[in-house]
Amino acid sequence: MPTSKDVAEAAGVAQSTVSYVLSGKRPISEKTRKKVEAAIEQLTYQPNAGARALASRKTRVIGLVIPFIPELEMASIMEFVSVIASTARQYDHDILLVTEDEGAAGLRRVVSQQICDGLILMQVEDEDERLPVARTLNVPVLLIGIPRDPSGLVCIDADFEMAGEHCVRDLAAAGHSVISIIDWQPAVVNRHVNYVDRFMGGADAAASALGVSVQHLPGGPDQATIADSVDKALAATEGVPAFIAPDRTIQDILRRALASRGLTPGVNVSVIGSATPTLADLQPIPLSTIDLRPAEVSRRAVKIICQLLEADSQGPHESLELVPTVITHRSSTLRPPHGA
Amino acid sequence: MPTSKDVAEAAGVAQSTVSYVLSGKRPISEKTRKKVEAAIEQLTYQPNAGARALASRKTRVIGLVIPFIPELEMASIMEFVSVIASTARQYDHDILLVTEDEGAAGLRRVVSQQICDGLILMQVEDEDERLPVARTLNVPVLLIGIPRDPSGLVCIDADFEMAGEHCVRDLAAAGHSVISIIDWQPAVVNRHVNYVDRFMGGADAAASALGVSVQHLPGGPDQATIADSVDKALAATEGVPAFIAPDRTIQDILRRALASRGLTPGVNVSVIGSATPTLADLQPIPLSTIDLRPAEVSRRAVKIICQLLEADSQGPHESLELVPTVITHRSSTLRPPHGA
DNA sequence: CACCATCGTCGATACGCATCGATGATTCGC
DNA sequence: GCGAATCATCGATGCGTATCGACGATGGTG
Repeated sequence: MPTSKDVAEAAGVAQSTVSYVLSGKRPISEKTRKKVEAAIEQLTYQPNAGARALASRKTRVIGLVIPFIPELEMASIMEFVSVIASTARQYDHDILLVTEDEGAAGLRRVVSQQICDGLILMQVEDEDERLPVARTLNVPVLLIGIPRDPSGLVCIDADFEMAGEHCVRDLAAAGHSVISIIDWQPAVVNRHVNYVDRFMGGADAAASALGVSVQHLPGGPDQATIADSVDKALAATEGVPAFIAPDRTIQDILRRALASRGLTPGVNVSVIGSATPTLADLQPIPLSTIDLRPAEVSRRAVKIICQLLEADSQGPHESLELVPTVITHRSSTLRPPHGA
Repeated sequence: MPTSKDVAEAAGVAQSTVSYVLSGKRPISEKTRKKVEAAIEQLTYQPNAGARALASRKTRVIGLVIPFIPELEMASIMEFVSVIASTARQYDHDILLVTEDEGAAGLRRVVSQQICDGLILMQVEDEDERLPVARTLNVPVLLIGIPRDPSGLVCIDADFEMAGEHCVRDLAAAGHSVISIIDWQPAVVNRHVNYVDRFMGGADAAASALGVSVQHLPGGPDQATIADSVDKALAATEGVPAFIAPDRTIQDILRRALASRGLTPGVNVSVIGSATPTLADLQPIPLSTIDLRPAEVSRRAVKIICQLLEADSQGPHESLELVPTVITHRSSTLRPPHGA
């Protein structure tokens, strides 16, 4: 493995000059720069990360704390991970996986050992045990999700309130006066992630503003419960029933429950689910969706933390960013009476 | 951040003594060890990863190269990732994410910069573009999957051949004489991952040994094709039809196709799919499965590469490990005539 | 033409740890 | 009870980079 000293010798300059060529922190003449760059090329020199970290006190690595909860939709988590990793590379950073099973101690470890310059925490709960630790770490921490008390923390999340509002608003516009929301499955609700409340709050607000009624029904834990929820919804509805099912993991079950009752989405029932555009189109009946935009949330998360790293900020920053959600009509919802 | 020098001062010993207490590479008296450990505790000392890497030439980080291919079942990839990360921690290592979009250059980067001591490549294809690079890297590389030419490489994978054999053998034992295998979806087949061939090979071998016939049918790209495959299978079958569907992403579609033709798994049709036990039980009709044991593959993968790292092996190792698959009868297959 | 900025480069040092050789303190054998 | 072997610890050095102060060269000014 060549070192910057080797490069310096090959180019006939001092090691420090090589370093300055690379960092651009001091002016270098065109001639010298060319020589150095040629030597770098020829030796296929790559700076040693350990030495760089030791000298600069920056590792250019971000720790990503991932939840591995069977009930969550792992495919969706994976989308976060994927986009976070690619985006980090665009900012010339790498991603280190920090597993949840190490608990809060894991955060302290990777920071104290200076393996990471900062952290991204996914799937933050209302009273997350990682937060007290996160607040005391002297590195930037970015939360995906919003805890009950976000003071002193930097958070980003999809705008679930907007999502709830839009779902109700659009179903109301399509002529539905009673709208049934199938809750997230109990495993999610019991985790106390407040996006559930935010979504429901938005839906309720929109409902009372528009004079329609919304009922909340349990989303599990089993198929019988969901089937029961559907029956309750139908009993409480006059006219064409409407369902909102923001939890992806139960959409299949809902679909089957409706089918077995003779209900066809887009014909005699409206259904809004949550999915990425690609997945939505793959459904037997293309699903009208509320897109919670995991990719966009991920991109912004990385951007924010990289800015914090850049700024080398000491003071306890605090911010909260909500990513607008997008509602898309496909074939599973009734069309509004007039084209709007 | 305290350093080992701070610890040494607090304990009244030399810095090198602290280092030896930590590594155990030289004998230390009980008394001194106690003092040092107390100082470590009190200062909450954690060794600096950069300095450690620089001095020892070991980062204790393993690069994990993940595919982000929409067609793959991301939930299953996530299971690999999760288990790999946890297992790595058991060996006191961390996992760095290397995204596929950096291509083979990414591998070279993390190794030349000495961010990683070794690599795990997931989802290895027959003629994987990463292999030529992998062979020239002077660090241990572990492949999950088997390329066409595994010479000079260390590979591990589920025993797909055994999986194919077992599926056919068990369906034959249940009395089926014609067995239809729905292929992986074209996106997977076109990637030229040879587990498809290995699975089919095992199935064919078992079929000819047992005197039953096996037909292969396309698994996509769309629902119409799969429905068509089902019809072809039914047309070619006398008696109770039997399906093997190793690709998880198409199982839903298959289930619907069968249902709409009046076929109920376990009653008048047999279906073997691929899923973890938990998921299989969640199906409307608990699915008989072939478990490809991603968790076990992951654990062994980490174990192998950690052993290679330990050994600090220079010579081009080469090995190939197959993890036995497990077939489990639930309710979607007919029972064999006699209780076995 | 002497003087002073500015520019470009160099040498030296620090970062925190692992490791090697050396040294003082013990213990053992005879 | 003296040399040899063993044990526990120390001091010094190197790992490869970033960065600071210094210094020679260059160019502009009066």
